[in-house]
Amino acid sequence: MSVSQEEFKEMLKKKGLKVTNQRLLVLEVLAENRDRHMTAEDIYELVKEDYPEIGLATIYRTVQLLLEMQLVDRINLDDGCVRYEIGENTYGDTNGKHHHHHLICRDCGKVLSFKDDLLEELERHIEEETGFHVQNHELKFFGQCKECREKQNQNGKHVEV
Amino acid sequence: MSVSQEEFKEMLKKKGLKVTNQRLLVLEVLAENRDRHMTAEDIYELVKEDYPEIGLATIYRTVQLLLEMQLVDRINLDDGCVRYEIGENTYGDTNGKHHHHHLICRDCGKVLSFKDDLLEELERHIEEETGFHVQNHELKFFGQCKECREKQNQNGKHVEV
DNA sequence: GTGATTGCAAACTTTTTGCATCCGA
DNA sequence: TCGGATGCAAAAAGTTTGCAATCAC
Repeated sequence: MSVSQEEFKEMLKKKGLKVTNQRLLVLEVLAENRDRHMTAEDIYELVKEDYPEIGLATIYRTVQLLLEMQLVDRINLDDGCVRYEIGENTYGDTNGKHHHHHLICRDCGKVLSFKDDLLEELERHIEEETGFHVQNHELKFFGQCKECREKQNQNGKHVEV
Repeated sequence: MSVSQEEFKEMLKKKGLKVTNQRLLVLEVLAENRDRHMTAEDIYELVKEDYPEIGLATIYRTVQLLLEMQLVDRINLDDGCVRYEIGENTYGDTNGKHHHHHLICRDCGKVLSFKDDLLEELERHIEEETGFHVQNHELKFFGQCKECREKQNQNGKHVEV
C-alpha cells in the first residue's frame, strides 16, 4: 500500500489539519529526492525554489508532522544534523522496497544504502526475550567504502584494520 | 584484551599526549557508569564531584580524544544529544561482552540494551556485495517496552500496531 | 623551559518557540 | 468567520573555538 498525494490530503483532513501548499511541497521535495538524505536546510532550499516565502520553522514543523504520520523516517548520520527520508511506501512506485541500512564511509563521508530484511528474525528474538515490542529500527555501519579502500591501496599503504 | 588505566596512560604517552587528571577522571566516570548512556553534561556533573574546576569544554575535547583512541563509543538516541559509552574492552572485567543494541521506548523514553552478535553475518554479506569494509555499527530499535505495553493493556485499550 | 592542556567566555549551529498575521475550510 | 498554520525574530540547547594562564614532562 503506497501513499499518494491524494491520500496524504485525506490523512490531513481526517486529523482536522489543513492542506497547505507548504505541506504538499515539503513532502513532494522529499519524494523527488528519495535517494538523498535531506537535512531541514536542504528541504528549505528546495522548497524555496517553488515557494520563496516559506520559513525554515515551517520545514521543521512539517517534518515533525510527517514523522508522526509515519510518512517519513528520521536518520542521524552523526554529522551534526538530523536527516529525513521519505518512507518506503510513500509517494512512490517502489512498492517492493523494504528496509535499508546506511553504510557511512569514515574517509570520504559518503553514505550508501543497503537493502535488507534480515533483521526481522532479530526483532522476533528481542520480543520473545524482553517483551519489548519493536516498531522500527535504524542500523548504521561505519567503515571504509570500496573507492577509499582502493585509493589507500594504490598509495602503497598497508591496510590496517 | 581489556584496556586498563595503566594502558591508557601508555597510549597517551605513545601519542605524545599528556596524562592529566581530567583525562583520567573522564574515562573513570565512563567506566563507573557503563550501564548508563552518558551525555557530555552527565560526565561533566560527575567529574565535577572530584574535580570541581573542570570545564565543559574539556569534557568535549576529552571524549573526542577517547573516540579517536577507540576507547569509547558514541551513540545517538535521537533525544537531542550525543551520548558516550565506554568501550566493551575498556576498563572492565567484561571480557566476554560483545556488541549490544539499544531498545528505545517511545512511550517512556527508557533505553534497554540487548546483547547480540548476529550482525556479523550481515557484515560479511555487505562486504561481499558492496566492497564496503565494515568497522563498526550502531543498531537501534524503536518501540514500546514491556511495562508500557502492560500499562496500556490495563487501561483496557486495544493495542494498535 | 616549553609546548600541550585547560578554563572561561564568546561564537556558532541546529532546532524550538512566541506572537501577530494570514489563510483554508 | 474562525481556528489552525505560517513567517519572522528571538530564544534555547548543544557543541566548538580563541586565547591567556597553567601544568606535565
